Amino acid sequence: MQTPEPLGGTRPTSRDVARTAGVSQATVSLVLGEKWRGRVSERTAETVRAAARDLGYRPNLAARNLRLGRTRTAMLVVPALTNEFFAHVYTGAAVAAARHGFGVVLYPSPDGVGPARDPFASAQAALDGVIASSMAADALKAFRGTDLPLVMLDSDPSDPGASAHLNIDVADGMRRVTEHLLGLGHRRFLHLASAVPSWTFDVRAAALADALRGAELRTVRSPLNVADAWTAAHAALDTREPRPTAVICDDDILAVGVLKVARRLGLRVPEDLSITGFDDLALATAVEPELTTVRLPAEEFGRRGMEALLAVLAGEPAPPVTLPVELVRRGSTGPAPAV
Amino acid sequence: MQTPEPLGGTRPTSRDVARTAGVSQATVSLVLGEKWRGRVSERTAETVRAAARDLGYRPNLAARNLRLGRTRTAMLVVPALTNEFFAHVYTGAAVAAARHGFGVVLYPSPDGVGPARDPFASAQAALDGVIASSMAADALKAFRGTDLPLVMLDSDPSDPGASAHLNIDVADGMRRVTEHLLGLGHRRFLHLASAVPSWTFDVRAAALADALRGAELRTVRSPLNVADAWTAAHAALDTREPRPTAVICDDDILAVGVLKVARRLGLRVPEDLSITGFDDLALATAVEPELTTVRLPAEEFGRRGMEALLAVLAGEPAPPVTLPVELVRRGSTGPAPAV
DNA sequence: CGCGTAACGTTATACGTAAAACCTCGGCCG
DNA sequence: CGGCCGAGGTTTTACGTATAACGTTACGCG
Repeated sequence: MQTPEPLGGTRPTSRDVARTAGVSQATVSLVLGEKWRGRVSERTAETVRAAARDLGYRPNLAARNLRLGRTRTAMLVVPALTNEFFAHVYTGAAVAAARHGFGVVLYPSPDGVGPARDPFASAQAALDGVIASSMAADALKAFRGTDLPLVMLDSDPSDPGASAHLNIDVADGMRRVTEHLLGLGHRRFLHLASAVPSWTFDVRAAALADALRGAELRTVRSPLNVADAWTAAHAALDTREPRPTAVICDDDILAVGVLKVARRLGLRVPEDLSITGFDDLALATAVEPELTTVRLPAEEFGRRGMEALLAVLAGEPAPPVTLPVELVRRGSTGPAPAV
Repeated sequence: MQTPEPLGGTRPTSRDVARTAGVSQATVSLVLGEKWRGRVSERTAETVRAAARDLGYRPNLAARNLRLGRTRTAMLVVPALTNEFFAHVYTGAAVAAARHGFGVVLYPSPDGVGPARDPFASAQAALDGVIASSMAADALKAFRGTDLPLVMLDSDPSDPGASAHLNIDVADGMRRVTEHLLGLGHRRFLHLASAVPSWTFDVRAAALADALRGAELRTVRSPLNVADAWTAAHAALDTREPRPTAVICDDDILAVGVLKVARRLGLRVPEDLSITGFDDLALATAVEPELTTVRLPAEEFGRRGMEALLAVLAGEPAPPVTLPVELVRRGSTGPAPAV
């Protein structure tokens, strides 16, 4: 009434709130920052809050970030959200972040689509830290030289470049898969491996080779998409040599590719061929038969990654962690055919 | 050598660059802002660039945002990234954004998980605008009262609350589906509709009812996940009354649920039952038979949404747009059984 | 009475950047 | 020869916030 409120496009600032509340800007900051215990009377505080409410005041985040020198924002670097696994990782990270008043931004299109030459230029948000999957190795180079705290997912724990390490026990996953298949009588295996270079896939291959000593094992590499998996699997299975009786895939997506190939070749699953995957995506239960797979705790992965980053930012220690996996037995595996 | 460079955790500022280059801070800003045509000599410019490179200078985004009053950041509000459709929407938006030096942040967990009471508090990045799916209606309320530019996806074009509207021609999709199925001889239909309230689903239902005048149509609503779809479809199909011969689903996820139910009930697809979906997700080609579905241009949806927002921000007009769809015929539809 | 001190605020400052306004010095033209 | 102009910078200011440092009462207490 007496004070002409700022109209139009200009948003009210803390100074505007101060003016209408009849106090200084500092007091507004104190009250709204919940830092006023014993510094401001309850009466004044209420006046300030009312004024802020009336004006529809929203603190300017850019100004706050500048003042505080931190942004409460973390960047998540993953290959692609269209891979359901990473969508879950993101969700876990975002929820954990929100619980602590943090936000999560994604590395701009690390899967090669689009320019994103300078990650800092595209993601305009300044960052407090980074959580990165080792599957996005090229994107990671952008953060070398930065002194940002870096939590590595699925990366060699002995790598000293990271502030913290978080892994999933995929070696154990491979051991359980082989144990399961060996118990069913299988002796000739095909490993359909990911062509994406990453520590986690190296570990899987090594664990598999180790667990399958004495059995027959071939390996084929393929990108993580159905079409390429199809081609790779087709080449490996359509042979006159004694065929593998079980295909172990690094990923459910690959496994579905194999399933389709098997159908095309007239092989029944699991009677003629057993198939296993990794991740336990929605795909795994959509197909028929449903996939036996190693369930990875994707959402927890994201959550713990964020928690590790928060710990680092708080100066607390963040010891390396390895999350357990679970073997989910479904219809795609069965007794080895008696050749 | 003579100037002790700032060491430790402190990042170099434009003033540090100025000092080592022997110029004023303003000059640094001019050169690095590419605004120096005719204002700074090429020799000086090179000196500045060299100094910036040596010091590893990175502009402070928070300061820049504060100064410029904009952040080159948009927020995307969608139900959940774990729905592949929205992962594609995000990708499209992010790529288009990056091309224009923009970043995209996601609304913090609008699917109900986590707190995220105040979207501004969690997403610390200040925003220039919002792109929102009508499927996240509750989250949208947070932006009422804000004068942020708002691009609505899949929302009633007559809604005046938005700065721009972008839709997908799902009515045409429904018409093509029914045309296809009627052509195959089907006369008894079941519509498995989404329980999520959204304009896009209202449009589909209306278009379907309109196209099926004279034929028999039942409707069942279900949340967009496989488990619930399973239950809903089971109840609708396990009946002694004359069974529908075709199930039209609002979504591939629902369609896969129906496919599993059919198998459970001993119905062959498509001999006994035809099934159609919407979206054309990876799921659609993973299952056997592959799904006949209406392909929605998800990535383009995100891209155009971002472009519309950019237009609004530039003060240009952003007329409402409706994107075309495509019917993809696959194995899940076939001639109606002769009852 | 005098002084510490608690209660309640205010004033002043800094964060790092972009850009408007200003300065200086030759050269050129009328 | 005086004034104007443009090239090539510099000085200064503002963005909105958080907080350290600083006042000003009033009151309790030795």
